[in-house]
Amino acid sequence: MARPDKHKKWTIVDIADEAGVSAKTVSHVVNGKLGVSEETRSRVLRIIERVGYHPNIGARNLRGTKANCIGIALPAPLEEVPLSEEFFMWLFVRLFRLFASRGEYICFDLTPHRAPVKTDYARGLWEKMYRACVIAGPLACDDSTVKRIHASGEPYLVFGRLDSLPACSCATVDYEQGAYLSAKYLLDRGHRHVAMLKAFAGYQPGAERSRGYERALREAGLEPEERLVQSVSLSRNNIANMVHRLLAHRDVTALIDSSGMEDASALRAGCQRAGRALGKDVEIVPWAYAENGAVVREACGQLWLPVREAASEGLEELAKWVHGERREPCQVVYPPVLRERVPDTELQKPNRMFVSFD
Amino acid sequence: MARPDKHKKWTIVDIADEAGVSAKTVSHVVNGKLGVSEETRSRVLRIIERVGYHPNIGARNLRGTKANCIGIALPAPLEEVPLSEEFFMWLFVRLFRLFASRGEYICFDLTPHRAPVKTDYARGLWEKMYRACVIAGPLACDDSTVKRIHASGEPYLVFGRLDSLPACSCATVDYEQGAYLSAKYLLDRGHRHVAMLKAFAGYQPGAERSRGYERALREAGLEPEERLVQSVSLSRNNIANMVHRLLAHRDVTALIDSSGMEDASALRAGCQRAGRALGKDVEIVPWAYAENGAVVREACGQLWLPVREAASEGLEELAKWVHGERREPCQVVYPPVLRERVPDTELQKPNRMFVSFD
DNA sequence: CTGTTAGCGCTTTCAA
DNA sequence: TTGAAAGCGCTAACAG
Repeated sequence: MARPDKHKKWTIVDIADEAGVSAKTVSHVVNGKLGVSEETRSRVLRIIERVGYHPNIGARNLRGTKANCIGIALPAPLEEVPLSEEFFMWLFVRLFRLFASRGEYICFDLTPHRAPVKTDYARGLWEKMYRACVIAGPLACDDSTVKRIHASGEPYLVFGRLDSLPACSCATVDYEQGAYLSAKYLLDRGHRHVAMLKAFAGYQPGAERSRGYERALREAGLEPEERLVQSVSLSRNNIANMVHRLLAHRDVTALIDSSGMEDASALRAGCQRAGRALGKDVEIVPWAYAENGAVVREACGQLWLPVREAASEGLEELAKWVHGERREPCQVVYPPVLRERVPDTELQKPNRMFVSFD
Repeated sequence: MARPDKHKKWTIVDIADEAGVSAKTVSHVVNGKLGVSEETRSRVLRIIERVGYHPNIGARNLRGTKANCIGIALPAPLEEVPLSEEFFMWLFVRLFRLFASRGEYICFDLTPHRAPVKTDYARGLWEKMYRACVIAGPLACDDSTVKRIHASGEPYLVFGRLDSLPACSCATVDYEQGAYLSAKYLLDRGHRHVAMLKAFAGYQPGAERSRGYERALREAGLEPEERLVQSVSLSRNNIANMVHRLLAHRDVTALIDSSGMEDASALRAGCQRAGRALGKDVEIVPWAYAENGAVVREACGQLWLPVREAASEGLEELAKWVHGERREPCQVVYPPVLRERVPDTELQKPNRMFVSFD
């Protein structure tokens, strides 16, 4: 009688021989399909357990069944868009709940890497490694990969939109609306020169910020000025520098912090260098990724981007798509929420989305 | 001439036909092998790029080449051993450096999940999904999976040891020595009744703690007392409770905190409830995962477990094994370091390994 | 330098 | 309820 054999590689045929049935029967047992007598099933299972048989996943996928692996793609390198540990773990836990508990692998890919053939962040989909793909992070404005994913018909979800692909399966926040609300709020308070710290230049969320900001200004009868919008990277030093530069214009009396950094110290440092007093001669509306995440106490208002909330809903829709309960891309776009001065008692430690380089 | 075709599935044979060469040639081009003329190579690559061809990874693996995927297994469920976000990200970054930059996928699996066939945390190895496997987290004392992994000859690395498998490929810290050093240090300071908060009951690191503690006591001519060792879970409340219970014994004048929680508030709460003053009528040696991670200021000494350091070296060895530069399991065991009262100026924010449930 | 061919282990028709 | 056999896309052995 065969023991758990370290040397023999057991295939489905070996199991079938051992059990005196055909490979098909074993296949059906392994995949929990009907049409096998209870007696045969238990006999086969006993052998499988005894010899420690597992189906070769490559062969299984090859033959046509969908892969059982959910891929996570990072369209922007981590050095450029440093997703925070908190967000990563948050994502992890959700993926585990929705997919891994069904036996699906969760797979990460780093792009780009060296290879004879050029590839992209959806490699796992093209190689039939993934059954579905979550694209975590902002898309570059000129991204073309997501279009090919969309056209492939495979389930996917992007944590962001793309102007050039309106049908994109997405779960995100309306950054344009966020910028619009922030600017309008400050304009309504009487400011005429509202500056903006703008993150994600070259990426879709950056473009959305610009659009929303300009729309609010035009509605107020003002012409957007280039000097009032500063692109920033996700770095404390850079933000302090850019705040300094923006506030060097003495006519600037209000600032939107859409840097995404949620970092009070960098903002304060920049103000101080410019000889300004935050909350006194400069009003500020910072953006936050948690409902009452305390960015700056001196803020006259705060914009909450319910990114996790949108992502959470989007992932659930993706799970339905993957598991056959829906057939179409999903579009989850949450509106941001502007709150006037949050009472100190309600302020919470920010649950950051990104980390700083420095 | 064919365009990037959304409908046609391109196989290696299609590419070969299109290029007027054989499949083998295409295969060699795709895999960067020698023996293809520059002209043929570029012609093939041009077609590949044009139609967006990618090799089917299942078929590739099936044919014998090793999978290009590194698996991360969590032998204990996250709800039981809550690895911290910091450690997770730390691991992530290292895996990316060592593997993903070579084009290897990083794959996570949750265990157990429902399936007709019972499986274990090394499923990805048995299914030939993984090329190698990192086992992140402590092993249960009765773990048998790792033995089968070891016997399979596939590269693997455990962040911990197993008494019953001395040859286990591991990267860890000598917890037994840690407990020994901690207990001896306190005994040498004159204490006769040294209590210990012990984490990971049922897991190898828990067993190691007990052994080291008992060895120190016996060396000092004392018999270990059961009432002086308390198993704790990774929960603040539980730790506070257990400290309270241990210090209720009025003869206990010293405490080893090998809970792994690095949580001063829980320790203080427990002391307070027992009517003791930490650092005055109770001396404490807490365990820390960062060299000068401040666990409790009142500590008379501190034990540093260089877990990340060991893991880092182990992962490098694993990478060598995977990439053919070594053939054997590796055994990286770092000794813990006991430091007497760390000057306040050197104390750092702890870089926690685990998070709390509560 | 290149072509032909035999499987890898599985699922899935088509038959019984 | 079960078996036999085809074939998924690829790589490697063998041939030229």
